[in-house]
Formats: sequence, structure tokens, C-alpha cells
Amino acid sequence: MSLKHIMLGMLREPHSGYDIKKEFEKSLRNFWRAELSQIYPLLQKMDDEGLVTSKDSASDIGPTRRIYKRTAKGRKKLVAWLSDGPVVGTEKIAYLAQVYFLSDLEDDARAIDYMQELREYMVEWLRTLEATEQHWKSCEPGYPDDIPDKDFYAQLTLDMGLRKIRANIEWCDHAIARIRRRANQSVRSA
Amino acid sequence: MSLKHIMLGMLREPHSGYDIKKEFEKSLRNFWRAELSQIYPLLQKMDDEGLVTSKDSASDIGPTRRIYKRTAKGRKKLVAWLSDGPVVGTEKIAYLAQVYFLSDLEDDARAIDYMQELREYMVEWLRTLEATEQHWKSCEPGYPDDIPDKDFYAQLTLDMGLRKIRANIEWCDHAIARIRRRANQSVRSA
DNA sequence: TTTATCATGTAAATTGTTACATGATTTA
DNA sequence: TAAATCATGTAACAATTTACATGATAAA
Repeated sequence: MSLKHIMLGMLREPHSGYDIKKEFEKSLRNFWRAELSQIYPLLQKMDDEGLVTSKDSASDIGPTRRIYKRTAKGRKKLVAWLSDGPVVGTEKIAYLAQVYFLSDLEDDARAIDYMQELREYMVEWLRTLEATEQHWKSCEPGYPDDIPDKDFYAQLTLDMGLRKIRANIEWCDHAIARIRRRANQSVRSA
Repeated sequence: MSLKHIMLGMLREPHSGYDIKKEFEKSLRNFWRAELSQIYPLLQKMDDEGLVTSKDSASDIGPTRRIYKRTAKGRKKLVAWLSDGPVVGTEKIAYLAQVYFLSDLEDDARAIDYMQELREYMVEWLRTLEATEQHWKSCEPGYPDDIPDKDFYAQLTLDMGLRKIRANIEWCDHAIARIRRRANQSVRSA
């Protein structure tokens, strides 16, 4: 159960459910996302299990916020998750499944359209990652290596994001070129 | 709902639920997986919806197989899915979430262990992908571009897998080197 | 004779998404 | 005055995983 552990990671500092959602949108969206309707009940459950504590905090601009923070037990649970080693082999990448069956479009032009749309999405994504990097560079003087541990490991995932997305764009370009070359050749058998 | 469409892709040729599971293990495991307990009920549902037809086929080595094949309606549904454009932004990569919180181990050596274990997994994965490529190369004379459409698009996903996994290994190496460098430096603030 | 493979499924639990419900404050 | 943001949640549904259940054949 990754979400629980991810939230335990975030709750090193006190956060509300709303905060957690924002953190997903801002920093983790490249590898995980969760809806408020999943976050709120899970926080309550984690409270019941003694993994977090909660306290109410009045807000001047909205309703009372419920602030959670992990307990020693919660931290131990997170460390156990990390110590168990990498959680791998469960990734699902829908767009690759689509590419796998792209021949069913029975039209090279439409396959190219698909790959171009995918490329555009990746380029857009790269832009946001590069903006994030730029922001870090200007805020943290020792970026990327001489920064606090917490930021350093976060930067590692940003670095992976940048590498992955650049590899993806290159792949799209190669794929489009290859489909074009095939399309320009004489008629092939299906 | 991607699984339904993926199965419609597979059911271009007649297959049993058992066959479909094998296909996941053999060819799609890099970007999707599904259990038999999900496959069987979904096939029945798709039959009810008129997306596939089924017929029983006696087997000499086991129980009667139920063979499914997509209908014209099923194929249309698949084409609609592909035509809708890339399904993106829903990927969940648990190991990146772990790396993000690796500072909670509060021990560089254990973080390095983690990254090394991740690297080993990736190397193993690369080996299987390279074996797959080798197999194709020796079976299909025109590999990778002068092969039937269906195989060509499958090869595109293999190519992406190889690129991605190689980028991952490079990233692991860089990450390990960076963690080591930091560990050897003087004490830093958390 | 035990284990693996073939082949079907159901049941229960967990995880995740979409829709619904409320109400205050701030900005356009 | 309408829309966005703040902030909480519940309900219903969909997707996925894990465990259970059966029984034949083939290989070690």
C-alpha cells in the first residue's frame, strides 16, 4: 500500500489533507497522484491506527483545518517500507499499450497523429519540469548536490523525470520517422 | 478503462482468458499486467456487451477452453480508444516515491543500498528485454522496420522499454555517485 | 509422488475515481 | 455577481489484488 507510506513521508511536517493534495499536485505528480476523497478517509484510518496524530487549527480564510503529523510508529512504518527495498514491476503505462495496438488504426497517418500528440504532451511536461529545476536553481545556492538531504532526494526524482521525459521525446521522434519511412515504402503485407 | 481495450487489442486473434494472461506475461508486462481473476469476469462482461463472441473448444491436455474473439463492435471500440489520443498522466511509479523520501532512512549507506538494489532490478529487466530483441532479430529477417504492422508497433514499445531502462540504469549510477560524494563530505545540516 | 502446467472460475478485500454536498472568503 | 480558492467530507462505483476452489494431465 504505497499511498499510506507516501503520506507518512509527507507528514514528517504537519499537514492537512488539503495540503497533502497540493503537495501531490506540486511535487509528486510525476510519479503519483491521489484525490481528496481518498486522502481524507485514509488520514482518519491512519489516525485510528496510531500512525499519525491530529489537531484542529482555526483558519481565518476558511473552515477549521485538521492538521496531521506522523508519530514515531508512523515514521517506523515508513522506514520499514523503504528498507523492504524498491517497489517495482507494478507500473502501468497506458499509452504504451496503445502504441502496441496502433496497427489497428490501419492508417499510418493516424498513427503519426497519435505519436505527435504524445510528443506534444511530453514536451509540455518537460517544460514544467525545467521550470521547476530553474526555480530550485535560483532558490537554493548549492543546487543540486549541496542542499539539505530532503531536497537532495527530491532532486534525484526530478533528475529522473528530466531524463525519462527527454528519452521519451527522442523515442517519439524516432518512432515518427520510422512510421513515415514505412508509409513511403511500397505496399506491405499486413 | 484501459484493460478492456487492451484485451480487445489482443482479441484480434481468438484467445482464451488463459492465453490472454500469457500474453500479458510475455509481451505486455513492461507496461501492463492483469490477473486471471480480473480477466475472466471481464471477458464475460465484454461478451454480454457484444464486444466479443465466445465458443468452447475441447482441449486434449486440460479442461475445455473458452475462446473469445472481438466483434466488429469490439474493434470499433478499440479504434475509438486509440483515436481519442494518448492516455497520459495516470502513471504511478512507487519506487520514485520511495526515492523522494529516502532521506527518512537517515543513513547514506542504506540509501545507497536501496539505489543499488534498484539498479540490479533494472539490469535484470534490461537483460530480458535484450533477449527478446535478440529473439526477434533472429526470427524476423527485416527487423526492426521491415516487418508486419502488428509486429512493428510492438517493436516500438520494446524500443521504448530499452531506452527507458538504459536511462534508468544511468540515473541509478549517477545517483549512487552523488550520494557517495555527499556522504564523504563533511557533516551537513539536515 | 510431488510439482508444474493447463484451465476454469468465485469471493472478499483493497485501492482508486467520479459524483455529490456544504459553506465561507476572496478575486475578477 | 460569478468564479475561484479554502476546507471538510460522504457515497457510489470501478478497478485491482489476494485468497480460495476445483480437477485433469504431464514431467521430474
